[in-house]
Amino acid sequence: MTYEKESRERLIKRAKKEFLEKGFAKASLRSISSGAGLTTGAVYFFFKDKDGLFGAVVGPTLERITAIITEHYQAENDEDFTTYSHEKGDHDDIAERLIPALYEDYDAVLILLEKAAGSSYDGIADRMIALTEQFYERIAEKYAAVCPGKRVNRYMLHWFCHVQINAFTHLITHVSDEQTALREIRPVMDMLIEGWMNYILEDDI
Amino acid sequence: MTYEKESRERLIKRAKKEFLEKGFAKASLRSISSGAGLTTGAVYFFFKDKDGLFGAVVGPTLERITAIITEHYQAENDEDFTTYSHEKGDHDDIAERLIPALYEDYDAVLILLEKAAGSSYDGIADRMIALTEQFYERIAEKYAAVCPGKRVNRYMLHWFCHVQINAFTHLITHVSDEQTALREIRPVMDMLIEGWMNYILEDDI
Amino acid sequence: MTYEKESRERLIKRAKKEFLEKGFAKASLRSISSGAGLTTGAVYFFFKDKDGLFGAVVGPTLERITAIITEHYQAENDEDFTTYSHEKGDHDDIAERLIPALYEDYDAVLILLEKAAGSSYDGIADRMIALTEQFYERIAEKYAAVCPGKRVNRYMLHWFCHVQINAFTHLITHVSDEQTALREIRPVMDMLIEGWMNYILEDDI
Amino acid sequence: MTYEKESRERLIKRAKKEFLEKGFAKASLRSISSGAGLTTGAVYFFFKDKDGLFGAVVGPTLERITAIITEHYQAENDEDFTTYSHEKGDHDDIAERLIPALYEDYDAVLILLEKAAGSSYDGIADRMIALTEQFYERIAEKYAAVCPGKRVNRYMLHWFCHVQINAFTHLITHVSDEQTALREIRPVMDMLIEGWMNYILEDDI
DNA sequence: TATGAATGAGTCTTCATTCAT
DNA sequence: TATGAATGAAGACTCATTCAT
Repeated sequence: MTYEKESRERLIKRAKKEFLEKGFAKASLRSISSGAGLTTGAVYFFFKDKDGLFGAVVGPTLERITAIITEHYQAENDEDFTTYSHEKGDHDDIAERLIPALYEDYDAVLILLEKAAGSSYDGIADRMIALTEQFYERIAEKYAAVCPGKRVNRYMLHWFCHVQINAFTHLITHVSDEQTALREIRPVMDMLIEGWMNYILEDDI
Repeated sequence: MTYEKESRERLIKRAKKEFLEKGFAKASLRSISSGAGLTTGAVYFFFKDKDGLFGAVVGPTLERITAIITEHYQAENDEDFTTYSHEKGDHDDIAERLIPALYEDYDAVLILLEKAAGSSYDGIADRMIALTEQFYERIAEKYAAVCPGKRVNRYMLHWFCHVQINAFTHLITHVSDEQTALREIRPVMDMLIEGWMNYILEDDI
Repeated sequence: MTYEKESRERLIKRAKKEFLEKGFAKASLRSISSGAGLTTGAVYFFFKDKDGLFGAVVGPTLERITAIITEHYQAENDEDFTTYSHEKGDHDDIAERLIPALYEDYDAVLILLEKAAGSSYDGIADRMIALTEQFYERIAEKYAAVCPGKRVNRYMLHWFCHVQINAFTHLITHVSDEQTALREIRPVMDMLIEGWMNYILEDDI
Repeated sequence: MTYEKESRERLIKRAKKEFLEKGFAKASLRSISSGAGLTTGAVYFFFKDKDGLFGAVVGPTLERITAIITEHYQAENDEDFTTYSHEKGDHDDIAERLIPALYEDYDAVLILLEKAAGSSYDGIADRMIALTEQFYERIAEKYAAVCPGKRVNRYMLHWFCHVQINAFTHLITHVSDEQTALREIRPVMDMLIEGWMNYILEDDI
């Protein structure tokens, strides 16, 4: 009876499918549980509630990704800015670490990014952006400090963070193959870095 | 007889408020109609259904914007590419035409971009992107034709369209004042044009 | 079609029956509405929610009763204590005003007193008692002031209020006929007044 | 093997807590059993069902109390009425026997009196009253027999039983300390006895 | 030109209970 | 001596939609 005890797993699997198709809000527990050969009540045996089930689908993936990003910016923050490089290809590492993580559970990431409305994971991309912005702010200020007559353009800074995160959500939304993704992201990153160097500061009148 | 129109208008006004606050899916017709001093039935007198009401809120604005974009790219497409310029500031015209259109009915645009989930207008940004992409494809091909050893990077092309549209949705989401918007968009456009010139083509191996 | 439009009334009637039989918490909206020849949704057309329906059953009656009691104690409070009498029969007025009010909607009172658990009307008897206590406190203090060597026994005071209110709930619970009620309550009131005069104060050691 | 009993005991302990807080109907077996470090199934191993568990919490206490009351009234009934005294203080014995019994398992009594709704122990106070009434009836008849021109006022008789039982439930509900309870009950009993002597009979027209 | 009434299918959630192991 | 899994029926509530008037 290998089939036994997998109920929880079957529930998560079905939920993933349903969330992907309909999004959190429109997904039906009835449909999920019956799809898993169980009743609604079973969901509440294994999970706290609908949101808890969503968390089971999406939580581990989110943790993995958050860890990578936090760690990355943490490291970048500790670095000495004078030795900080903004040449093309220098920042492939983050992409090369992030992309495998994103593609490890492709569907979960997609759900997290586009189907979480109504759940407690809603607006996760915005939270990512906010996280990114925190770190970039400090770096930008350091940069401005060594560029006389320049100051940080706050709007550009925020937009940059936005575009950067979006670059990844766009990638995962449009490229389902990890290898292709790793190749396609390169020019994107290059362009973003070049743009960052040239447009994050504005003239200090 | 002006009274006739008034109810319809009041309904639209209230609906706009409700859609903005709760999004299409979570908006309640009961709440909308009672907010307009009418009953649910009234909605079905004036509009086909919930989606029809949404269309009334958002449709005219969408048409105006679509027209501007279509027209703009149409013109660009007719242009002789050899005389086509990609210097900074050259493309301020589109921003300068689009932004007033976007800010003319600020709320409607916001709803269209972020609150349409569940309605037939869902994913409008993606449709805008698709529209944009059609035109950019031809231009990019012309560009490639005059650059020996180069070919169009399809992924970058698509991403560009994405970022370009997003630049506007980001703007409207974060800047509520039109004048500020006109100022903030400039470096964004500059950076995008520069990026376009340098990253839309890749080496043709 | 006299039958039309009575739906609301039918709903209230059925609800009254159901609340009486099962109490608020165990009453089922399904059962109530289907008993009225309607669907659950109909309940939500006419009332805010289950508690709202309960309020429709019980609210008017409660207001009537509260008004009588408040008014009575208000009057008693304004009276000069020296002329305040505690002879048997002197306080028949309150009973004679309250009992008709209680028997006007017998079932509603019963529900209010014994079947409100879980609703917002829960513990109404206790609230009545608290109300009563407020007024009695002042009177008892005045009484103590003119009785040297005596002080108010707080516990007895509270218990008295309790018994007094209970006298009425007991009455309505056990006597369904108003005329009988008016007769039976008399010795009860007499005994309570006599008790009040002799037991509300204790020796001030 | 002490371990065996322990689980059962833990279950009862937790159940007592839960019933006290939420009442029988709203108490959750899941919550009780998990609070006892066990699962729902365990409840059904030790007890027949939810009501059985309730009985285990409350039954022994109820039996103890019922025994005391029955015994007391039995004795009173056997007594010769002519020697039966109704002086103040004469009936302190029942209070002095009952109160310790009530306070021996304070929580259980509280649950029995106020949290049994929905269980088979619902309305236990009324059953107590009925029990009391049986005994009082006979005594009252004997009393009437020696008072020419008088007859038993049935309503007053019933009400008296009610008030008498309520005196104890009120006590336990408002006074958590046994010593205080023993003191506070005295004037209450005194008043009840005096009332009994004067109001239980009415003129026999 | 609307309303008021009502439906019906659906939502998530809770719970006592069962039973194989 | 329990557990863990699961059921099934019920709970309150929401809502877009319909339609006679």
